[in-house]
Amino acid sequence: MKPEASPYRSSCPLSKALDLVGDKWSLVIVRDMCLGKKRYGDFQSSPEGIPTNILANRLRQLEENGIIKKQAYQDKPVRHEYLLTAKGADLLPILQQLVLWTQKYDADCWTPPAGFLTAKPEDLLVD
Amino acid sequence: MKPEASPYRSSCPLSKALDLVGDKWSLVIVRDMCLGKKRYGDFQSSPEGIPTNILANRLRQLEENGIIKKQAYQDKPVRHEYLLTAKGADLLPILQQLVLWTQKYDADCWTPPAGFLTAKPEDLLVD
DNA sequence: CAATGTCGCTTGCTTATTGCAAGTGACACC
DNA sequence: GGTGTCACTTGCAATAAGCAAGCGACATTG
Repeated sequence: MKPEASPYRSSCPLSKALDLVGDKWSLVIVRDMCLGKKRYGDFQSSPEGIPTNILANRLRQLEENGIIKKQAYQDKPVRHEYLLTAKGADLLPILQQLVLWTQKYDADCWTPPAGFLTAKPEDLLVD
Repeated sequence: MKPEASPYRSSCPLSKALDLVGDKWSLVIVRDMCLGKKRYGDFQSSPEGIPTNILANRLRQLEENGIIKKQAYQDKPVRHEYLLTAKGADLLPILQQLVLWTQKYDADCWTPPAGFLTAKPEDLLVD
């Protein structure tokens, strides 16, 4: 058998991270989840206006990569909510650094909700 | 006159950061520059194997966004090297967090060069 | 109880971006 | 003059993004 081709460009920890969340939408979804959003419609209504097919695709990928988990919150019809795993919650420091960076170099941006910059990953877990 | 359409999806500091560096290659180039690489060929020879047209494109974008600057290091023929600006150097904490995140959840990745995780943005500036 | 509405997607199609390979211009070297 | 290097550019096929419309499972309304 031939060895399965790695989906990663290299084993550099930076490039591996970017292979998982290095696109324009994944971290926007994670941001929303850090802010307490859970449902498909919540993510759709964010100001960036993510296209619905891309949202569905990213939720699938994030779940495959262990960053979020999907669980039913009702039957009939079955509906799901999306929650951060520990791995997903640990993306928070990255989001915080990205926010700090933009704030330093671009005055024309919103101030994040109170507590966002001081929150810790464990605060995001429901347990 | 109609107001110029913003290139940003929103004024959220996170999404604005991703509008600039939210792709699979930009931060790989910044990583290389943090490691002392300066020239076109240096970036091409990184293990991820960036396609040459994308490299040229990203260097142009990074320069337009004030993250790197291009300066000649010789005439005849004119050749340039690429250096981080203060804004680019300040991406270092983001890279470090991305590295820490991968290291925490993926044992199968390289260890960054000594000092990478403890470096500070100001260490990267030549002046 | 048919009609309308909501939620969470999927499908089809167009456009934009990526990736690969080959080519080019300005030189240096032999 | 021929070959090589460096830093790109160009052409083209493959992949991904973005837009609009559709759809299935119900709840609600008249």
